[in-house]
Amino acid sequence: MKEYIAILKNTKLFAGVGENEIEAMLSCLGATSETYQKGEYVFRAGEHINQLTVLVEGELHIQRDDYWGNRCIVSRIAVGEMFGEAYASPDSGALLNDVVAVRSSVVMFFDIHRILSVCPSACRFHSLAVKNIFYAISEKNRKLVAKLGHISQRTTREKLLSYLSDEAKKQNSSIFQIPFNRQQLADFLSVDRSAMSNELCKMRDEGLIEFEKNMFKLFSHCD
Amino acid sequence: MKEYIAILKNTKLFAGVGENEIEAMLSCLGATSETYQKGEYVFRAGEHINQLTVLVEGELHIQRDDYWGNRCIVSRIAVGEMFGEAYASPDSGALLNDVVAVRSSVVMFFDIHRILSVCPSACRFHSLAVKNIFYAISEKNRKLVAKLGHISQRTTREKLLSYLSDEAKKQNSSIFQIPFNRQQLADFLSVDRSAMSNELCKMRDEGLIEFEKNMFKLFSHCD
DNA sequence: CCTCTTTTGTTGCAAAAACAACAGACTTGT
DNA sequence: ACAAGTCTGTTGTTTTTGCAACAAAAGAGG
Repeated sequence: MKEYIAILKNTKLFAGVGENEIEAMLSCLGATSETYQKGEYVFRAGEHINQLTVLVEGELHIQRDDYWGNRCIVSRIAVGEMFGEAYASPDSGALLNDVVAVRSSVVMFFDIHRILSVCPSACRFHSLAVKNIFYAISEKNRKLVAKLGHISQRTTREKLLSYLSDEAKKQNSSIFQIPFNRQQLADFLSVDRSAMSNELCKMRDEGLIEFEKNMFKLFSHCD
Repeated sequence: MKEYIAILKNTKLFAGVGENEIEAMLSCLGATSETYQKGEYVFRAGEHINQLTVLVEGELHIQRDDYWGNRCIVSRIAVGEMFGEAYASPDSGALLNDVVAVRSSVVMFFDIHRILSVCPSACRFHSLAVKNIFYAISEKNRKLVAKLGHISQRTTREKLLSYLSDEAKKQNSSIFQIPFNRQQLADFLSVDRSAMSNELCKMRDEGLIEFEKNMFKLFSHCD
């Protein structure tokens, strides 16, 4: 587990905590770790969890398949990100989505109650950790709202433009990579892949965008 | 401001805190209050805020109008609920949505930094408040994910069924009221009102549901 | 009680999306 | 290098949506 301390140091959860201090916290917080192969489930919709979870290697998707097999990718978890924290509250119900490894991944689990319940003065980092968790979940909240902004657009084109311009803004460049292939992007925006592919090509023909694989370029006259 | 202490007592933020203790906390947390008439904006998209906010009277909508005038109601704030807490982090950007009074409302503002930054031992309720905020934001997170589940359905009918069955489950009855009129429901599900109205009536004709104004009844053969 | 406004349901039409099926390009593993 | 599998774009058909316009019903206010 110690091999991941360098990674944990750069996570939102441990922001402001030194490496040697993290090592001390690991046992204090009851940390464990687990490895998942591509396609394996970390959690499944319907489960009840009471752990705080951090991805230290690989990539995860928070997603859900409905009766008809339509997949919806709610969000993507990159190395250093937390997940499941919204279900750490005592009265949170069952998990609404699956958590799946997109590729070989390593996950660390922390006992949320130890973080929240232990007297804050017992370990000087408890209060820092709580604040960090608050910031992290706030950020996730804003991400969800942003995504809601994308998929509440009426047409596929509007959804794409909303997502792509947001991504360009985040990466601070009109040329940028997206972390999805076409099927995943369609699942993320909850539209049909072929219709989306069609729309992308139309937009390219109209000179709005250019793309090659996961690399996109936006032209300024996109409104 | 003291007239709202009885209400604050039942909010998520002050869960577990007695009335007399709340009064002491109000000044400790730098609380202020403000009244808004129907249609007035509490916050506007683009603003930067650093306050925690609680609705103590009335009703608010978190919403956004796009270039074409399509409105999207992201969520609804009822008395006792917090809002804006996701933008209390130091590096949170501008507000993505407007916050509007649906009817005459009273809002209380708390300085988030006083809650998070003050030494937890200074006031025995700081750590409780932090935990409460964490739980509240977690719940909002789950709400957002649930809403995402509704609007990521492909057809209007699926969106309606997803929303209505969720509402029935929450209210624990197949007969229930929804907190929206038709236009608001359409804005919430981001679909066209007339198309939605059409679909509702078709579903009624098919014996899936019954409704009158805001009262809905779901029949069990809804899958 | 009447008028004005808001809300809800209804219809027809044009635009868009979902779906299915397929072909070519690209990967991967052997 | 070859075969199997995956990813992406393309096309045609069917279904659904968005939009506009209107009518009936319900509410608000004088």
